[in-house]
Amino acid sequence: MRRGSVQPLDPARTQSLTGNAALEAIWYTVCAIPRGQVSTYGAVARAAGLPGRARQTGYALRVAPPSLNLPWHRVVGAGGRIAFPKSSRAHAEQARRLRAEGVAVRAGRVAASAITDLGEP
DNA sequence: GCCCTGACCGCCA
DNA sequence: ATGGCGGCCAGGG
Repeated sequence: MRRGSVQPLDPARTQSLTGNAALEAIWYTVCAIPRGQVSTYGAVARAAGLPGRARQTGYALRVAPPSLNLPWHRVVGAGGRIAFPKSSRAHAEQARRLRAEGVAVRAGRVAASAITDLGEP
């Protein structure tokens, strides 16, 4: 297993999930992003042991069971840019949630200082 | 198996 | 700052 420092999700929750290790690793990593901080798709993928698979992070969040209550809003694109279209509902929602945690969002992007470094393997 | 799509990314004009 | 392009890779038809 070359999953780096990432551990599987709580057994109690993984039972009824997809059984896809990659997705679970990503979900777990996203859960680890501290409140008030954000990370990027690429960084999450790396931390989850999937270097170069930023898109996989997007997919993982997309198909994540709502029951997991993942802090998906803490994941932004490279450079702190919100990935959703400027006018989309999701974009507004993410900005709202971030601001609710004290993260400044300007012109669809968060300050670089708000981006955390999820420890790279 | 082939083709298209996409909550991405970095590079370059 | 802005837009285009190729590279990347997993899903779905």
